[in-house]
Amino acid sequence: MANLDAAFAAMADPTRRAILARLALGEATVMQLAAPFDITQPAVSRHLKVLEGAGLIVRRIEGTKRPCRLAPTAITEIDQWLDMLRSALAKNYDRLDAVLDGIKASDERKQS
Amino acid sequence: MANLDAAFAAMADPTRRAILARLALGEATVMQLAAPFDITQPAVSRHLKVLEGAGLIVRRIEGTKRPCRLAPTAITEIDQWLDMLRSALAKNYDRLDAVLDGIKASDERKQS
DNA sequence: TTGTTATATAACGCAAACGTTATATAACAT
DNA sequence: ATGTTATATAACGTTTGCGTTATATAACAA
Repeated sequence: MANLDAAFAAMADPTRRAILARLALGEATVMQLAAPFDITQPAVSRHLKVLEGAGLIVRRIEGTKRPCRLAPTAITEIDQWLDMLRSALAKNYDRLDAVLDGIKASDERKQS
Repeated sequence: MANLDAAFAAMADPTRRAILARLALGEATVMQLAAPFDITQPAVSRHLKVLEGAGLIVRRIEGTKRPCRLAPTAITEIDQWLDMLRSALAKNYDRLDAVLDGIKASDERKQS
């Protein structure tokens, strides 16, 4: 899963996460995305390239503007990966529950 | 959310994801984790440090061994963040559905 | 005690990431 | 045509990340 490398790496940067958060509100152009940040336009352009490369956003061409929006596919892939960890953790919790149930049961035996 | 930086960055490395996958099967020592990989033990130790720093794993001390396992809270923070994107994308799909419904409705009107 | 096993840390090199400034391109307005 | 706006790309420096080897620590076994 080579693309998970790109997807997670893309999300690791706080500026890029902020860009994604902004795009969660709806489509935006490069300039609109750049405005809140204290970095230059080329820097934002490169962040967008990274996000696009990771499959997290898509862009269309509209005259001289390149409006961006969230792409669904990358997050799906991330979710699939995380599902493995989720189920493993759930299993551990189940085991812990079983242990606690055992303790509880033995306590009850002592009580009675 | 400074820790999201660490969490996503930790997951961005394929070796570290493989380690997490291995730990999903259950606790393992450093040597056990290192075995499948073609990298040295110090390299694995540092990957583990990164994973621990990101809150993705925990370690206990058992004699000279340091068995690792998945941290229970690990992915909750990540999930919370992703929820924002998920809901944004869901909203977009809803909008798309609405558009398609509109087209369908207008088609039906034409048909009749 | 002495050697071995399990792990961590230090020191170093190289490649990748992120920022900057300067410049290119291409659409739009005049 | 000419200037302006929106964006991309190139070139460069600095920081960070991942690997290595060499060495430290600390438990265990003899």
